[in-house]
Amino acid sequence: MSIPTNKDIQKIAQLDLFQGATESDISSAIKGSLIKSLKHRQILYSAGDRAERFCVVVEGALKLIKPTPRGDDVIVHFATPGDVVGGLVMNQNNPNALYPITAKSMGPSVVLCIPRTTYSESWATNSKLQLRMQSLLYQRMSRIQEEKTLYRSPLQQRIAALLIGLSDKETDNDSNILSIPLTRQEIADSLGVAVESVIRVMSEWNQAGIIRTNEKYLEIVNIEHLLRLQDE
Amino acid sequence: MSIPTNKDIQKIAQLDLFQGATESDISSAIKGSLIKSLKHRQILYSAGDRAERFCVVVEGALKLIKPTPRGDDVIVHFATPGDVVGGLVMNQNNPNALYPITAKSMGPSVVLCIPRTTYSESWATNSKLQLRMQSLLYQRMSRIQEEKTLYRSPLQQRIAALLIGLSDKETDNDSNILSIPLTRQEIADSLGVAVESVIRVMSEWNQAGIIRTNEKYLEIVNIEHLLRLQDE
DNA sequence: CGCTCGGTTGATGCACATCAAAGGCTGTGG
DNA sequence: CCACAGCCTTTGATGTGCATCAACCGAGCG
Repeated sequence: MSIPTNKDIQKIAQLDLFQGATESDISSAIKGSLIKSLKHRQILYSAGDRAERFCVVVEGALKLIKPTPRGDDVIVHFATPGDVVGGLVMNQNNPNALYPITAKSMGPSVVLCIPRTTYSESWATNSKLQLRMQSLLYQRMSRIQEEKTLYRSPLQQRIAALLIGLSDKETDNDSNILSIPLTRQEIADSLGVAVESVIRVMSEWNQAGIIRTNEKYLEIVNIEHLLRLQDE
Repeated sequence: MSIPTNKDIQKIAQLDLFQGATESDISSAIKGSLIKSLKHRQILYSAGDRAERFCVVVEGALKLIKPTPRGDDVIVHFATPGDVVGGLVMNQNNPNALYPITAKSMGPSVVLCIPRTTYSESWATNSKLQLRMQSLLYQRMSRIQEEKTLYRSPLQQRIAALLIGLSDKETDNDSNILSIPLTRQEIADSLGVAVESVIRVMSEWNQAGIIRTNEKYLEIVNIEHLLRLQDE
């Protein structure tokens, strides 16, 4: 936890979230907020914690997870730079509201933590920010719905759709390397299936040269093949 | 399509959505809007239509559906009185934005259709309305996530959770009769499973006296049993 | 009075879960 | 610096929950 440096603020100002905002807009929007660096697998907040702040992802990636009755988790969303996490719960007027889900870092990440009071003072009344937030929500909602549509489809199709959806937004350049260090376990948790099933599909793709995975990266070599799989 | 009568407006003012709003708030929020009565299975708007208006459900119920690659639909949400449909897409600045999903009436319904221009004039700047909208969104999001959590659970558990979730909000009085005329097909579409599977589960419940269904209603007789099923 | 819609039942098969066992890699602490 | 633990991946054997297909019935409706 540290006070944002000028360099931090520069980086923050470049996020989509704040495009078109003036300097003073930004400084009031992030009033009282702190920069937090997270290690791999570190938890930002847990389901059930008091929701006293919300966060903007600056670097890296987080997964929003929800524990199931049985031990395994379900991944509800992958948050990448510019995403807001814990923002919806700020709208509940109740200051004792609890986070409904857990946010966990995937690889090293940096987030900006903004106190709830700043939310009600600056965000709730700034219609431009509200608009951006809703736009993020819209995307998130669309993706979940999209995923629900594929529920009955064969697993290959669902994995293909997930990878394509992520590569649309989350590739660094145009090389189709996912900027998220995505494990097969995480794909499984995101789709709600068993790890082994995911592995069986992806190993095949790996051998066929459709994707390429090492410890850190997941590269989509032949995206046409996945696209064909996706909509058939 | 007709201009709202005083009686309509009274009914509208009583929806949760407008609680705490003054009369003038309401009249500017529904400026230029029209009342539309829908018959059973009538479509309010289809995915791909130009989103020129959004709607508030006044009476009855709608299902928001998304067609899948194969013929069958997926139900994304059940909208009941007070719910806003087509609202998220209003935030996209693009006036040519298209509805991403289809809204279809379940039984006879009444909705209030509000033009997009009124949205940008009154809703986007009224933080109280924004708050209510976000609260609706929050609920919708929570439910979808909740459902995703149960993905790997046995079908009985998932149906139980769905019925309980609906009965929480949508029962007329405390008699646990769902106010939505819910068919087994719709339950199946909502959970993304086959009709026959739903029927096999519910027929059993019917015979065991846990639920009671006739053509129009679905009554939960023994809710404890469903609750027990849900969280085991 | 045929037609569509909702519900039901049974037979069969498959896609995926589950269980088990093992190897590589990373970080950590003695 | 080595040992150990935890995480990620892999592969195979076995089982099962649910999909699929097919056929049928009753009720409402134009």
